Amino acid sequence: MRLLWLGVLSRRFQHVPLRDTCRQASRGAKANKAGWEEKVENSVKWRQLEHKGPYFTPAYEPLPDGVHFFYDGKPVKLSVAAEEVATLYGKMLHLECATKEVFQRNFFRDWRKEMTAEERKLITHLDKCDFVEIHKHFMEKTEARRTLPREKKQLKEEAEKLQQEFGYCILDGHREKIGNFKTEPPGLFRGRGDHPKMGMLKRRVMPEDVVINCSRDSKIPKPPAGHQWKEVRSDNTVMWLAAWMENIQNTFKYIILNPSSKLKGEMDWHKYEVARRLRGVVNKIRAQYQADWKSPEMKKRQLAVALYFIDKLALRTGNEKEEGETADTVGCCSLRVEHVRLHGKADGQEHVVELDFLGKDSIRYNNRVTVEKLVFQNLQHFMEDKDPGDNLFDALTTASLNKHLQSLMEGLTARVFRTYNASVTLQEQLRVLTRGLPDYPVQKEMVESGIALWFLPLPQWDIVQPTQEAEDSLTSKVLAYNRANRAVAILCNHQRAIPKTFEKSMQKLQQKIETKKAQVTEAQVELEKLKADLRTRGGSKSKSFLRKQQRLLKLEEQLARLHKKATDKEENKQVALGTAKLNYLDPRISIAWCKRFGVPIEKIYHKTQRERFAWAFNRADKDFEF
DNA sequence: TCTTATACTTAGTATCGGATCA
DNA sequence: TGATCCGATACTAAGTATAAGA
Repeated sequence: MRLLWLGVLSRRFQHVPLRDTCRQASRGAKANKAGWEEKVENSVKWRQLEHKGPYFTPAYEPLPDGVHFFYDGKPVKLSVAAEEVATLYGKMLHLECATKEVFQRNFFRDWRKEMTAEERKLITHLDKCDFVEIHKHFMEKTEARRTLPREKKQLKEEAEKLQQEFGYCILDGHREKIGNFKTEPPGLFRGRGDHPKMGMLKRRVMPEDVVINCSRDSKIPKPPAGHQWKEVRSDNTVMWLAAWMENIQNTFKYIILNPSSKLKGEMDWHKYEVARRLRGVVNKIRAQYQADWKSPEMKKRQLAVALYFIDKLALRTGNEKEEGETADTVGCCSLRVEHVRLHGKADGQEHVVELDFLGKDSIRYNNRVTVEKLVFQNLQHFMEDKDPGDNLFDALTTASLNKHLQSLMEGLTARVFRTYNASVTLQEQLRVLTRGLPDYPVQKEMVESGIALWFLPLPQWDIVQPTQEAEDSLTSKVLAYNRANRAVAILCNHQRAIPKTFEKSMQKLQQKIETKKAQVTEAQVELEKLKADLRTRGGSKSKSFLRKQQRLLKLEEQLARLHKKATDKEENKQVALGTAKLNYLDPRISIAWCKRFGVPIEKIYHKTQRERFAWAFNRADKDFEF
């Protein structure tokens, strides 16, 4: 045992990459000679790390007696391995991806590899397979989990137990939450868009696949009984706790910390600080790339136009991808001629560029923008004598682009522009959209909402219900915030599928509006009658008159609120706000805005978001400027 | 200089679960 | 009180960036 550990420990300190332990070991030694010790010292992420290792999904549990797989109309008892893969498919019958031909072909090919020779001989056509009973069985199981109180409670308790046992680690003396403490269970790969590998079998991760990263002097996690880790190492320059290679694309999967952790928070903070530094030099950079549009060097001009797109349109960099391995998607540097259309004149504007391509996650980017004449002419030139499938920026790579950016500002890369422009847009939009709204002090609002800001050591407030006026003003402010957030989401092209229930719920809301309108009209008529009465009878306003008047006011306010809700819903149906909020918007902008306008932070960030942005709360007063 | 490996951020969707409604 | 709705969360795919090797 001692010998074994000596072996493990000696390997652990060589900074050995995961893919090829032996080959890379010499690489590590070489790096050591070249001052690796020093490098490690400079890029330390932690001093102490202790955890229990990942949780592994339990082994497959065969189908109960009454549930069958059918082939060609007859029930067939499959071997355990083949049955497990069949259930993976059966569970997905209701999903759109399972109807795609590529998915089915890949699944069937990988499934057959798991079959016995006999099964392979029998099961030759997917269209003769019937998974309906399997599907029904799992749907019923899910339904039971969702609805039966006893099952629900049991599952919740089990999940909590797992969370407590595997979900935390000790990092530099602090107990930190782990983001994903479970290895991914086996499943059928669900690539997005037209992914050539969709439906392939993602195999079960075994302890023998997993590399553990923890402190040398910590309690080393124990592998499940009868198993061994692939390797145990102690690399404090990385932040992952465990890693393994998945079999579909041969890439690594990592067990990492939750975003609420101090380490993640610090990295997030650093990201926004780099983006803030860009503010100081962005004008200079813009002036330079504009000057470079006239450069005699093709490479320089391509770089200048690409950077202009990245800056103006918030395009992603667009790294090169291996053909046939993933869906055909592009970013700025990988744009092809077929993705660009030039219109000398369109929509009453000159020099219009139309971009139409599939970006990350195969989300379509389709935009028409007016550009400067020089950009337009350059694009014409870049497209000359090229086929539709040729690269637009053929003299440019993401590496050369980033190298250029590094020379302009330390730490500057293409994606910093996205962060910078997103955060600046939020700040400016908030300024424009909240202008003119009634303002009232933070303390009062906090008392009225009955919610103390969690991050301040506040005394217990007496809970007072917000007044109608305060509520309305708050509704308007939150709507304004969502609009600012939406402006960024649109800039970054963050889309979502229109919710399946959208039409139905919108109809309901419209119906509510109609009903409310009718109530308003009715109240108006009643009040008019009373007014007429008052005019003929004279005298002072009766109690009943005042009541009716107040009721009308209340109904009108309710109607206005419903209208706002409908507007917000409609504007939001295809836009995903969360991505920008979590990844691009410096939380200090939102916090400062909340403080300035007396909006309880809970209206903007829910619990987990507040935990994620804990680092920002004491770093932003109401005057914070990005 | 190009390619590959690695590790991290960014992303959309299915499902969960609490709030609201009938 | 059960059904429905909708925001929050879990999950994991798909990007970016860069160090190091060929």
